[in-house]
Amino acid sequence: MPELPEVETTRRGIEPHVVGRRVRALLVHEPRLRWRVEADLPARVAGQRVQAAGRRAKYLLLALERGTLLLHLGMSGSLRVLPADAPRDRHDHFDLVFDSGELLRFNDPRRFGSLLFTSGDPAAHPLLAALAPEPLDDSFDADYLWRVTRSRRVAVKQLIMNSRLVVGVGNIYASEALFRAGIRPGREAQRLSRTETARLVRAIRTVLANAVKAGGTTLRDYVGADGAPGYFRRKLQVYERSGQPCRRCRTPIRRRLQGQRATYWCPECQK
DNA sequence: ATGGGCACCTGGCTGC
DNA sequence: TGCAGCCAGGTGCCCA
Repeated sequence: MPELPEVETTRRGIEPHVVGRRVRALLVHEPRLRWRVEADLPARVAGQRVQAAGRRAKYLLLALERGTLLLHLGMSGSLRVLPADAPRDRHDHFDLVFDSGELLRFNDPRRFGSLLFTSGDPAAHPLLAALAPEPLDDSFDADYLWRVTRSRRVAVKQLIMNSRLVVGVGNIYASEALFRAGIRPGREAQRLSRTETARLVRAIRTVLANAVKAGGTTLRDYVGADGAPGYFRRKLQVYERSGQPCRRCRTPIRRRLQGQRATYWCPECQK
């Protein structure tokens, strides 16, 4: 589900409720997530104060006094801040209970999400070490995208969804960014011109930033930390709009599968 | 090195 | 109404 804007929206939503709070308990109701939650994790984090709520790509990083919790929302996960006595329902898999009387609750029907812990530098964690630069940082620029697209024959849509090359862009925003850049999703990455890579970088940054401003995109189950949906859905230009008229030129939006994922584009606006 | 396909899991919707 | 089949905001891993 969640791509960078949804994870960032979640981060901003939880930050004021968790930073400075002490972990009273970690209650694991269902350890069978993407990776099994380690049995000794509750004992390791109990009593520690949260020092920061960060994000790297689609991972949330809760910095504790001794170590960092790495959370991933997978396809269907969400985190909410709730009163400590809020009743649990199906697919609520763990609670991080704070001394404030609130808790951070993870719900994830498909259980593709994860809860991991590292005592060292989180950036050196195997899952984070090889990630590409943050798309909203200055290091993600036209030069960078130009360089990594050379000698790559994959379709550009698949390339921008590869987290070793570009981070934070998932299935929705890949189609949206390519629409904004005027580039067809099936184009071979290495055949993009210099101008096109520059346009694509700008499009990715703009789409992600605008989606963050709107609180992300809610298609099905995504909610922010306060339970509110994201409002970027109404700004979607192509995603899940196949057959509907392009908002720019009225040509029907097309859909096809690319690497087993649905791709949407306007055959007129994108070349 | 690169890229393709599969796996992990549940639930909602479609069509017979 | 029931059920099979398909689809869904991700991504690590195995193989060619």
